[in-house]
Amino acid sequence: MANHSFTAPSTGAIQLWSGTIIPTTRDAPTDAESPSHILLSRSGYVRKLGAGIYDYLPLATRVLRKISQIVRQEMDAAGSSELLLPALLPIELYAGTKRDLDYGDLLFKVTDRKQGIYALGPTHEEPITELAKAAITSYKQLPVSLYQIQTKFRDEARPRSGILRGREFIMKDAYSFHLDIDGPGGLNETYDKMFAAYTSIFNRCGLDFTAVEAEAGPIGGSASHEFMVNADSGEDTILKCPASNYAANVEKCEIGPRPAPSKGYFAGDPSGALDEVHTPNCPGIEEVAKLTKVKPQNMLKSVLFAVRSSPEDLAKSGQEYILAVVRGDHDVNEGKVRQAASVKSIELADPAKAAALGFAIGFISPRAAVGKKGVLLLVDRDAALGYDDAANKPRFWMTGADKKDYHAKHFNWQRDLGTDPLAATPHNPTTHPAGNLKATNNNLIVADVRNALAGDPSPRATGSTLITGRGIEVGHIFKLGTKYSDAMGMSILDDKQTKRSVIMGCYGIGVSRTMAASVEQNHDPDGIIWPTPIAPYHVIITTLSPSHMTVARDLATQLSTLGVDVLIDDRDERPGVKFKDADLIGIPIRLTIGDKALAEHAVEFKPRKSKDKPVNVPLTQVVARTIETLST
RNA sequence: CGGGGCGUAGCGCAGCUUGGUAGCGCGUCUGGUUCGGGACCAGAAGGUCGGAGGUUCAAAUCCUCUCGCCCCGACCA
Repeated sequence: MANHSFTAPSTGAIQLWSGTIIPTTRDAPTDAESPSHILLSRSGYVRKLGAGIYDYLPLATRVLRKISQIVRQEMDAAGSSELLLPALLPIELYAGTKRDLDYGDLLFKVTDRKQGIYALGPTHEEPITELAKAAITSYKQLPVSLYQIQTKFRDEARPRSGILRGREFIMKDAYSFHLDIDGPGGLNETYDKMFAAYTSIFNRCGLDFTAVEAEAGPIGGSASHEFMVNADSGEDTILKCPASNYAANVEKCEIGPRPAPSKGYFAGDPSGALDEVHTPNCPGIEEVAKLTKVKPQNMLKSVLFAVRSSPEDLAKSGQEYILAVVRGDHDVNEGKVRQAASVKSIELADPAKAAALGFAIGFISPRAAVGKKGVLLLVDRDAALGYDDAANKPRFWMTGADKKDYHAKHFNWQRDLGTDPLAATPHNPTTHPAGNLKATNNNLIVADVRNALAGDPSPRATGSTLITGRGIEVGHIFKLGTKYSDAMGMSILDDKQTKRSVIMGCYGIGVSRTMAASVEQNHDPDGIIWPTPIAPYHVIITTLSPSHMTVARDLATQLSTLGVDVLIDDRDERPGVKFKDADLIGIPIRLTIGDKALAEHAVEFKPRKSKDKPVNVPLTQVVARTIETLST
């Protein structure tokens, strides 16, 4: 009889192992390196079909469905409605945004029989905007938020780490449309709701994660957050302040106020005469360090960027190149360079063009910027020193000699940079240690332009220092602004009958990546350990003899009625094989039915994550015990 | 795209240097003995050696081209 009640209790699944395919293996394919790839392959969840292309077998499909259901519930609760857009997109759709070019080879393209070119959607800003243009005709319909869960395609240069970075993957993407940024119905309101929804999604998935600030969008402020599953094997480095809630990725992480040098920036006597050293074939800091035995922290790293700007911008700023200088053991942060220089877009300078201007790439010193029009010298605080306060003596620097295959020792900012542009620099800027220092002729700026490191001062809590961790990005929320609506002509009349560009936000979750990230975070040498909410089954009943099937079925039925998903290992295998496989596939609770326990009218009870020996639980209590354990 | 490496049975690998009728372990199938942490014995099935061309009496092996795959880097939500 069909149950027409809207409140029908959900019934758990009962699956016989013998009735599905769970091809576990002792050895993982040679390709597999990361824990998630090895374990998901060995335990029969996924199988590789091509580079970055995977079959999702029944167990994986159940996990993906569970993650998707949690995502759906939270997205729905946040007021977003689900739709489904095509994955196959006519290339003409990108005419307005030029993203087919920006994406470049990352965009999968296919040709139809009429030689028409199509893209396989990597994300769906264009089609959703196209749809919204047609469907949203009045400001009274705003705000609105839409999402879908769908297979996405990216022609990755190098797919890797199994499911973590495939060419085909499952993603939830959501888009919101607004008339305003602030206030009721504004972008910020939805963004905050999405932040809360994401927090609750990953909490409900049972994952340990960190929400980090990411590269700011066109609107500025903290316009973007990434949700990172904490895992040592993660590809991304994140920085956290233990004293405040601040967390950010390397690209974004600010550095708190660093103590200003006692004598002022650049000030200090030379540590010796400027000596040239022959350093053949040593363009990099490490090679030079090896050859000369000078530590990287005593070197200056000079990186030349070309400013990508329109002719109008160029006329205004006059900047064509930026020479960024950081300590040899530090890394230049492009975003910070852009920000400090107040330019929108930069790229590493073309070596040939740079050489024509007199920059010997690999052997550049700050002196190379002196006297050159249109070149901004941008020096990191830790590099702009003339005196070593800790050692109480002049600061020793090694730098390039501005000619191929030579470096120079005893570089001194005041002596060797000359009066231009240094003379125009305030020498005692200690009053604003966090602000940027700008030379009056605009040719030199001292600022924070390097990547943050563990141990750097926190930007949010005085006295606290940053710590680092590794993470896997599983979610990203972003304030898009009017980028797509402008490019595709989506505007709308407001209540004052003024034409307004629609403001958008976009919000993504890597569903298949979340599955893999969970394995990266939760496994042991025996196999996967699923968090209960996303486990393919909650309970595995391991029978040690065919005669135990009656008890197994009875238990499974009781559990199923209470909403528990049960897998019964009914195979005619030796116990050892069954135990190994149960551990491998990572079901949260194993109930073993064997003669020993059965003699006491009991079954063995063992949570997967527990290191303890299994305990006997009476048949009459085991259901309650299971529910209790699953609920905590 | 640069550098390195690998394609031999479902999975893991040997054989290639020095050409001569393709092998091992795991898994699978049959029979038997076993049965609480990946059992044992006996037997069996399963491979156009990634593909194409070339050299040779003879090619998994040597040569050329090609396709696929992995790792490091560049790039990347």
